[in-house]
Amino acid sequence: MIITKAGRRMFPAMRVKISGLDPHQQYYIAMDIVPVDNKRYRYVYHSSKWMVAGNADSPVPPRVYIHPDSPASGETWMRQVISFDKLKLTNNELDDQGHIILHSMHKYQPRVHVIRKDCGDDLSPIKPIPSGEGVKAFSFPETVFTTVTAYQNQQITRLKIDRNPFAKGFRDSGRNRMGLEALVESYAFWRPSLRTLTFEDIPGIPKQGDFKTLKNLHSPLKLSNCWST
Amino acid sequence: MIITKAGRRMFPAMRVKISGLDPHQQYYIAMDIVPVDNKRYRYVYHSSKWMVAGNADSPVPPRVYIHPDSPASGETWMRQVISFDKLKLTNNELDDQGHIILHSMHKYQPRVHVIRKDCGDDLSPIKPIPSGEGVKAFSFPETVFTTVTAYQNQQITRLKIDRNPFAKGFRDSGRNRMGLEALVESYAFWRPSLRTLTFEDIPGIPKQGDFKTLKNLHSPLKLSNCWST
DNA sequence: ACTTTAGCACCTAGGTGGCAAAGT
DNA sequence: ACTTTGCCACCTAGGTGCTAAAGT
Repeated sequence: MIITKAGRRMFPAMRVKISGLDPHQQYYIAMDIVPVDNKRYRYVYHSSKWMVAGNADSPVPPRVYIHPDSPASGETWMRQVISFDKLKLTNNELDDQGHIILHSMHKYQPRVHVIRKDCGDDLSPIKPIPSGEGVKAFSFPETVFTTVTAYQNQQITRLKIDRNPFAKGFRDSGRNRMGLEALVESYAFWRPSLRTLTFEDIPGIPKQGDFKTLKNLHSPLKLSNCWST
Repeated sequence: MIITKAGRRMFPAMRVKISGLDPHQQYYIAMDIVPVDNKRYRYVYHSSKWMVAGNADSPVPPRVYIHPDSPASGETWMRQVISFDKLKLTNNELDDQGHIILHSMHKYQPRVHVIRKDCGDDLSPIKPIPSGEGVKAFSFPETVFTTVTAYQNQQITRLKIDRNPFAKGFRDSGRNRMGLEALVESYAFWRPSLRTLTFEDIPGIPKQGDFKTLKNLHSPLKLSNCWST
């Protein structure tokens, strides 16, 4: 994921569906993001792999994203897909916007927390999530990601551009078109169709680096991750 | 105020500051809009006045705008200016977006409600606001307005365009400029400066019809209206 | 004759990756 | 040598009054 000083959304956003709550009980739902290991990484271009590049940087202030619909009844939470699309990541350790602070070039995993109202009334974006009975945490292995300040890998860039509506300007039908490749493609029938293969390869690339898969997970637990499209 | 089928914001938005709450008590804050009288109005162009045009239309479903920061502690409410700028008005009696339903060509007045949490837990956009101890209502005479589907009065239109950032495209420096008046104004020094007086008159026009004044009211009560600019 | 609607051009507000420059 | 920053064009999303046409 890209992180910036001003704060950047995750894409795709974490989306989750809950069942098994008490419909009449009030709950907070929150997300935090924890390190996967104690390492710092670098991307090795020639092998297209993330490699360990030393130990993790010193810890950053822990932050919590409280879902903006909180608090709400179990009934309300269960009726909707719960989206974390407004959550923002930053690399600014002095951030005062309540964004989640992460180190660049580290591996992280988001966690979803379901917190019974009476256990969460002192919940705060800048305090760690309480633990104990009445608080449950969920995470999904396929949502592990690596933080960057600029994409390391053209395949990831391509996925972002193809899927994120806000990046439509960079799609092939956008302005890159009529830049260079567009001309090549427009006149492709004039030449051996070799170059286009480069693009047709992309759907099958091994997933790496940034987010790992886009497929649904139907969890046997109470939460299911709606990571899709 | 303009009302439409899809819903239209009020402009300027109602803004309010509260004091005297219990800092540690939780409150909801809500707004509803009630008829000023039982009449329907029409605008008489030659006299520049709203005149009674019969009795009010039959009542519409009552709606409540619950301030999106609700519920929050007294401390939180008192620390900020509370703005109702996301509230929307509609003339669609079958509205299912939770907007406030009003009749066109009627006079209305917004009311602000401060509701102690334990009295407001069954608050709903489509239910009337509960009454009793723990619920207080405030309203400000200068915020009475008349609903329309199209402005009746060039002075009101002008105020809206001048003050609302979203209407910048209609300002004199916008595209009307270079239309007609702009040319006149550009060459004003070529002619007797008679026409410009028409514009200089505007700041002093008697307020009428739509919203009545823009000045601050510093209420002796616990709420003060921040209607300004 | 008066009121309402639907589509429009023109804005605000803010989310994208690209890219050259700066930082380390 | 590698990483980060700041600014940019290009988008999405949605709030304005205008206008011609439709409704009543």
